[in-house]
Amino acid sequence: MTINLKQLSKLLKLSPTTVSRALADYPDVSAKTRARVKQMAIQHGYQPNPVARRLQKGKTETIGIVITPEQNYFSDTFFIDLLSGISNQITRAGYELILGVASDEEHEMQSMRRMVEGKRVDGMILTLIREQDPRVGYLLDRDFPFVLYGRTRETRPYAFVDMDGKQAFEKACTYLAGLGHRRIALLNGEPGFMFPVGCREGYESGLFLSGLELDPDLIREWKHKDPSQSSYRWTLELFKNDNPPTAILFQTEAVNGIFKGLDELDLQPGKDVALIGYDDLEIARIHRPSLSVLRPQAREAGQRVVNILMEVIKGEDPGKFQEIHQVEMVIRETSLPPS
Amino acid sequence: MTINLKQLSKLLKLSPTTVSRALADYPDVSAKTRARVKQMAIQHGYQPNPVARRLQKGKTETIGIVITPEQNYFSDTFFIDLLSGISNQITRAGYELILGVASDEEHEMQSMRRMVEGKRVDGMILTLIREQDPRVGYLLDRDFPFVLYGRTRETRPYAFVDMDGKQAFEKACTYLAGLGHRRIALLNGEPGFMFPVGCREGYESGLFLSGLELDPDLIREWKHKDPSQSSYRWTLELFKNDNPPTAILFQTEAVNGIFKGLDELDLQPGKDVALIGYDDLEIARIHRPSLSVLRPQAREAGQRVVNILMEVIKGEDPGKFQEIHQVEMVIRETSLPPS
DNA sequence: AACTTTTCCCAAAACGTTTTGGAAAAAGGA
DNA sequence: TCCTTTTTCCAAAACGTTTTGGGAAAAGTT
Repeated sequence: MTINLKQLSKLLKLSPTTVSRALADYPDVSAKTRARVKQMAIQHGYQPNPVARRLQKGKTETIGIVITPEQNYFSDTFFIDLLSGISNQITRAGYELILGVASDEEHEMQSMRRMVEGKRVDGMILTLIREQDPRVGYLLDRDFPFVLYGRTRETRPYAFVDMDGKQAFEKACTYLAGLGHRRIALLNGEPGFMFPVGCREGYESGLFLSGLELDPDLIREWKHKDPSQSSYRWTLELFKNDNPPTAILFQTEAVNGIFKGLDELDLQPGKDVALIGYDDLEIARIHRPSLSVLRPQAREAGQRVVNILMEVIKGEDPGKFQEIHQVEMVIRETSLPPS
Repeated sequence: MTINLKQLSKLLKLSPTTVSRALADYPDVSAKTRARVKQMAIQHGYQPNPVARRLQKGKTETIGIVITPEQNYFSDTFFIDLLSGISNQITRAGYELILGVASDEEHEMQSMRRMVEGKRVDGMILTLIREQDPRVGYLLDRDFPFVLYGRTRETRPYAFVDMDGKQAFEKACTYLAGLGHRRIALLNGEPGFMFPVGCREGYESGLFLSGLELDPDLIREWKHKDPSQSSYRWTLELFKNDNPPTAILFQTEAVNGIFKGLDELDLQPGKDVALIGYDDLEIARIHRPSLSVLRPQAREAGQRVVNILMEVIKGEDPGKFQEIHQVEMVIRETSLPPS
């Protein structure tokens, strides 16, 4: 069915060497034969066997990623967008993306070790990074190429692409304060992970810049396991406060519970309480009133992660690649001044 | 860092042949040397280079899958559970799972062709099957091993694992009828895909078995693009009917819109209207009242898909592997008799 | 003791590429 | 014309396995 290099070279009455070099655009093959070779290659649908090429080149041309269902990653389009950017860029480079699905932290590590120690990949992509993340130390220890989507607490230099959650929440906070809001609540991401740290910093910084006091009663960390219920309950509790908030910042994933809670309290989202979510999920656009959000560019970030990983694999210093991406704010219908 | 076969064999003062065969448990190496070889291999953490093995064996030891974000696949745990079953079983077989992410049908095909024609995989797994699915014809035409999760309209024999949506909806329908419901509505999956066909059949069959009339006004096909809104609107419309339903069957993904609609109509889910969803998503368990559901076993199905694919790759007749899995019904709080 | 069978091991080939290190032919320079 | 440089090609090696096809030594058989 499919032709290989030797057969193709026989057809052309050339050596396999020359054919291989012609296809790879080496200068030591004449323009004429190069053209002839390429034409014949296309005609017979020749594609070099990737396995053979990998063996010779000493590379797997493969990137690994491990995902965990527990982390409820797939709640909406955000992660699939990231994955889409990663996958497309990897394909463009002629590489492969291999996927591990781990049920918990232990299997996550195990799956990664199999890829790394089993020489199955040239580099790893890590997502949903924890504050203390053993994966990073593991990879640094054996000097294995990797790029984080996110950051962690680690002193040695490593490559990462992260969203500027701090700047995003600061922006949202000062925006709301600018509209006249004085009581702004925060429902933050799950503790243990790194990204809520930046959100919190941005929130505090935003309050400070706007001359507002920080009230611990208005802050809650969200336990991911039980999304709608806990954000729902928290919303109800929030308004038992003597001095309730007029605005809420939160992870968009929690939106259902918040809407439900507000509904129960007979508060109109947008009108009685301003809302800004982090992540532009589908529901944010669809809901009436539509939800104002902070929108990280997942696909672009995924592409950057891959491009950087390719550089690191080539031997570039990972410390050179530390990118923090801006997050844009999308004002829709839920970010009005207080009534 | 890592040792290879030649080095290991030198250490053992044996030929590479013998070491290789010892590790593969060939009978023509004595028990004593086999033990010695294995011990040394473990001691030095030897693992055969998978790329070299693949070249020699003429297999990629790799399975491909292509997912598409448009299809909103990742709305909850169902697909990730399926993927988890697939991934774990593939790992157990020592194989790799490579992932393509395609933005639409065209790229989906393109991504698959790259895997197949580029000799990057030994077999393909297909999910979210359409009624007319060009991928199936493509793979059948070139006799390439594959397994469907789902079914399609195709006369040639092929391997598949599918959920018995028909039986599931029939069961749900007769159950509701047994409780005394006489007006049962159906919000079915997106047209064009194969799985809603079975759901519809089961629904109709369930009505028939219970001696109920089919009323087209109670049936709607759900456009996936705009989930909460359209199911919300449909719910409102449904109860404008002179003779409104007392029960609804639907895809659990649409639950938010339905709850919202019922809430607006001052109808209590479970009490005033019985509800049974297809797929046991997290929200079904968490919601109060908790949602009765039909629960397909995604992880088990994923494992079966892989096991079958391995057989097909070995050369077994795909037509032998056509599995339809039962779907269990989980009765929670939303399936009471009519009030 | 001589022959046969079994046990245990190995050298060489093969998988399909790319890279290395020339070498022959053509072109340029004196 | 003779020497040097450039152009164009290729044979052989290499990547790290597994498989093939023996072959020598040990164990059985007569």
